[in-house]
Amino acid sequence: MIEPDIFRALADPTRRAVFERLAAGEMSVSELKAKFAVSQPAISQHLATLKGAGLVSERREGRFAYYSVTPGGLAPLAEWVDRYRAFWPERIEKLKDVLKGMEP
Amino acid sequence: MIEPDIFRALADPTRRAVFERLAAGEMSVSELKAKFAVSQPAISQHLATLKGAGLVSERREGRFAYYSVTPGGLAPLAEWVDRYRAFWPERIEKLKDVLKGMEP
DNA sequence: TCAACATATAAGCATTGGCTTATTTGATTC
DNA sequence: GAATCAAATAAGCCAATGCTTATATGTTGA
Repeated sequence: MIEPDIFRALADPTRRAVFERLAAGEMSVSELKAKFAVSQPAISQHLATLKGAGLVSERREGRFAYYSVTPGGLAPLAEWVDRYRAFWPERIEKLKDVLKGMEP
Repeated sequence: MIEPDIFRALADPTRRAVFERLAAGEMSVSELKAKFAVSQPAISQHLATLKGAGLVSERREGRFAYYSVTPGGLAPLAEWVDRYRAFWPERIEKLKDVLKGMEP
């Protein structure tokens, strides 16, 4: 079961911020490190955790490691949330509108 | 900002299970305690955390305290997730179907 | 081949967090 | 009004966690 790992992985603010950064586009460890006030090992450790939760993927190129958001990695979390959407019906309407806006 | 609290609150498996139980309906602390293998204080502590994150509400009646899922409490989390839905377009289709099924 | 570089891993430390037992607070009942 | 009960709070313990510095691994280019 991977779901618990997802919650845990996103619970830490720094790690969640790393994920959010990667959502803007693929990035190497050092580029990523430049954006945060923690050491390179700390970044690598966060990336390992996110990767273990299936949230990011690694693409290795020589001595560089490029990380990016794994497509669908958040799906288990989204499904969990959906299970409890019943508890805010008014939101569903809003979401429906958003989706409607996506159609051609 | 309440969002970080939500992630943290749901990260612990026991606490998340408490929330899921409450989703099935309002429950007193002792009823809740009966469902888990932890002490009454542990339950109270989890409830306090969930409440602090805006996920559950308390209704006091005499010496009993009834807890239930706060409507809309998960909305910030849902919104966060929605922000990254772009990363699995195929899921959106599935979700649209679910919502479609909800219409009369 | 060796020096510089990018990243990962190891080890240690301080803090947080979830649990327990003990106690307190407050409401009910005899 | 004393005993009982539901729940909250206090205090302390231990494991987990996020960070650091130091070191290892592997790649590139002079």
